[in-house]
Amino acid sequence: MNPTIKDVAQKANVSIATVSRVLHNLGGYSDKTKQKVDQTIKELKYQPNAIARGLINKRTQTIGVLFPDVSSAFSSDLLHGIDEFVHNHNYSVVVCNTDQDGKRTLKYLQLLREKQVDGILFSSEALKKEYYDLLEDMRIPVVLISSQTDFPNVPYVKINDFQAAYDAVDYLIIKGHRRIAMISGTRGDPIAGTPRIEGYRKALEAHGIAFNSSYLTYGDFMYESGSRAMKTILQKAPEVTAVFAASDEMAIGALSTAIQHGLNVPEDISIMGYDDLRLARMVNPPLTTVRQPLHDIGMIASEKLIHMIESGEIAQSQICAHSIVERQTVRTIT
Amino acid sequence: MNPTIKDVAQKANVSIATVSRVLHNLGGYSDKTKQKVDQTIKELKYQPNAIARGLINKRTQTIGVLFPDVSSAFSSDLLHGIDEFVHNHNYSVVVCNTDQDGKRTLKYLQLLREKQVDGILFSSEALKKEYYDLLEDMRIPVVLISSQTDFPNVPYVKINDFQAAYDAVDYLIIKGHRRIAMISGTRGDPIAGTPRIEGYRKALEAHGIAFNSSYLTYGDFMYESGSRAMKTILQKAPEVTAVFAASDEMAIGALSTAIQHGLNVPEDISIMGYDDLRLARMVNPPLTTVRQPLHDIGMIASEKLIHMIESGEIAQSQICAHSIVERQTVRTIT
DNA sequence: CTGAAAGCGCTTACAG
DNA sequence: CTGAAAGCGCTTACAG
Repeated sequence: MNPTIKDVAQKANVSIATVSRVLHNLGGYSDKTKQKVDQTIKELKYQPNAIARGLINKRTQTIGVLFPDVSSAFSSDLLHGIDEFVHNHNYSVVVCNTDQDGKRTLKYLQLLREKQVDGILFSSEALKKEYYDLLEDMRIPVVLISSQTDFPNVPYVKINDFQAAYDAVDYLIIKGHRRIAMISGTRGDPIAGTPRIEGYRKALEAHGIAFNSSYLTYGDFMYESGSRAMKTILQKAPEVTAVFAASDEMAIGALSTAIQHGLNVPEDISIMGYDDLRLARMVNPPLTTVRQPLHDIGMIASEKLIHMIESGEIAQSQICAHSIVERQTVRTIT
Repeated sequence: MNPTIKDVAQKANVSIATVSRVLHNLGGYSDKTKQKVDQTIKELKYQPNAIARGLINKRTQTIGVLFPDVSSAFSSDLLHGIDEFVHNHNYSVVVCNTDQDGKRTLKYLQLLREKQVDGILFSSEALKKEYYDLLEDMRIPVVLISSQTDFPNVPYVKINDFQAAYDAVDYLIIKGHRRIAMISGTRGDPIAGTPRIEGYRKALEAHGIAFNSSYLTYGDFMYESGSRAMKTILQKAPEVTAVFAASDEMAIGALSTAIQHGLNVPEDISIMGYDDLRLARMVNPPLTTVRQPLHDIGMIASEKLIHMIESGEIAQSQICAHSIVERQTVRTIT
C-alpha cells in the first residue's frame, strides 16, 4: 500500500504529530527534525491522504458543478473557466450532467452531499424550491451561473439578458432593419427565454416598430430547432430582413437553413446570434452575435463560491458586461 | 451539522453497527429494528458520509479524467459519454484540464492520488514514462482514450488512426481526386499525427499516386491552424483538388479560408475532416468527415476502467470502428 | 439478532 | 521542541 503518515513517523523516529506539523509548516520543531522528516517523505514518496484529511477538517477541497448538458459548447466554455480558477485555488471539480432532467438534478445534489463537496456551482437552470430546500439542508454555499433566483443567500453571475437582447435588436434596427424576426429559446424559460423576448419587444417599441407576433418563433436553444424555426420564418414571413436568435446554435441553424434555401447571408437576410461561442467564429460567414463572457463568468462564479466557502460570507451577485461582436452576418440597409 | 450515523443510532435506540447493517442491507436484524432505523433515517434526513466510508473502504467511487483541453468539442463529446456511464455505475468524475502542459499533468496526477480516486481516464496525450511511473506507484487502473502505449497493463480505446486516414484518402481518390493535400496535426505526434500521415501516404501509394511533400502541411488540430495551412496550400499548390485535414476543426478552418478566398466548396475544392464533431454538421456546407464515435469511446473506456477497478483484472484494449460520413464538402471528379 | 471495540489516516488540543 | 491521545464518521470482525 501507499505509505501513511505513520510509516514516515516510524522511519523518521518521530511522532505522527510532528510529521503532520512539518507537513503543514506549523512550526514547533527543530530544523533537524524538519530535515529528517522532509527527507523520509521523499524517500517514501509519501503523499497525504486527502480523504482522511477531509474527514477531520470537514473540507474536501472539492466543488460540484451541475450542467444541463456537459457536451454543449456553452457548458464547455464555462467549465474551462471554472476548472482554471478552481484548480489554481487548490480545489477540484466534480461534474454532473443533469440532462435538463429534474430527477437527476435532485439525485446529483444528494450525491454531492454524500461526497461532502464544499460548494456547488449550479448552471443554466432555474433553482426550483425543491433544490433550494435540499441545498439549505446541506448548508453549503451555492452560486448560480447564467441563472437567477429570489431565494436568499444564493448569488448568481450572469449577463443582463433583457439588456443584451435589447442591444442586439437595437443594433439591428440601427443597421436599418425594421422587419426583424426572433427565434426565442424554450417557451416560458424564466432566465434565457422571457427576458430576451422582452428585450426584443422593448427595442422594437423604442423605435416605434410594432410587434408582430408572427415574427416570434420558439426553439430550444439547439441547432436543429434554429433550423426548424428558420424554415417557418422563411415560409410565413419572407419579408423579414433580419433574424435575432437567442443562442448561437440556433442562429447557426438558421444560417444553414437560409443558405440551403439559396439565400445569401447577409445580402438577402441578416442573422444575429447570442452567446459568442467559439463556433460563432468558425461558421461561414462568421456570425455577428452578442457576447457572453462565459469563460470569465465561470471564473467569477468560482471565485465567489470559494470566497463563500472560505469566509462564510455571502457573495454579491454580479451582472457581467455583454458586448456586440460584429462579424459578417448582418448587413446595413440603406 | 448534518446528522451522523451516531445520531440515528441514538434516536433509534440501537447501535451504530446495526444502523450500518440496515443501511447496507446486510441482514442480521429483526424487521422491527429495520423499520425503526429506516424511519429515523428519514426523520433525520440522514445521508451517509462518503468520505468516512471512503477512508475505511479504500474506495472513493470517483474516477479522475485528464483532458488536454476541456473546452474543446472533442473533449466534451468524450466527457458526455464518460459522465453518462460513470454516474450510472455509481461513480463520480473529477475533471482536470492539463492544457497540454506536462507539468500540469504530473501535478494533477499527484492531486488525483491524494484524493484517492479509484481509477484514471487519460485522454489524447501520449503516456510519458514519467506519468507511467507515477501511475505504477499509485497502483490504480488507468485507461487511455484516443491514445496508445506499449507500457504493460494500460489498455486504450481508440480508433485505428492509420486506417481511418487511409480510408478517408482512399475515399477522396475514388471520388476522382489525385492532387490531394493533407493538413496534419502536430508534427511528430505519435498518436494523432504520424499514423494519419502514414494512412495518407499509403492510400496515395496504393493508387499509384506519387507523394508530393509540398502537399503536406502541419497544424495543431485547432481551427486557426487549419486556416493558416489552407492559405499556404492555396498559395503554393493551387492545383490541389481536395484537402484532407486531421481534425474537423482544421478542416473547418480550411473551409472558411477557401470560402473567403472566393472558392466554392466542393465545386472548386473538396475538403474532408476527421472526428465528426457536432460542429461538422453545423457548418456550411456540412462537412464530409471520418467519424470517431467519441461518445461511445468515452463510455467504453469508462466501462473498462470500472471493470478493472472492481475486478482487479486488466481490460483488453479496444479499437473502435470509424466510418466515413458523407456530407457536402467533397465532389466527384469525372 | 445485536453491540462493543478496533481501526481507516489524518489533525489538533493538551501536557510536558 | 515533541508525543500520547482523542476524535472525524464510518465498517467489520468478534463475541454473545
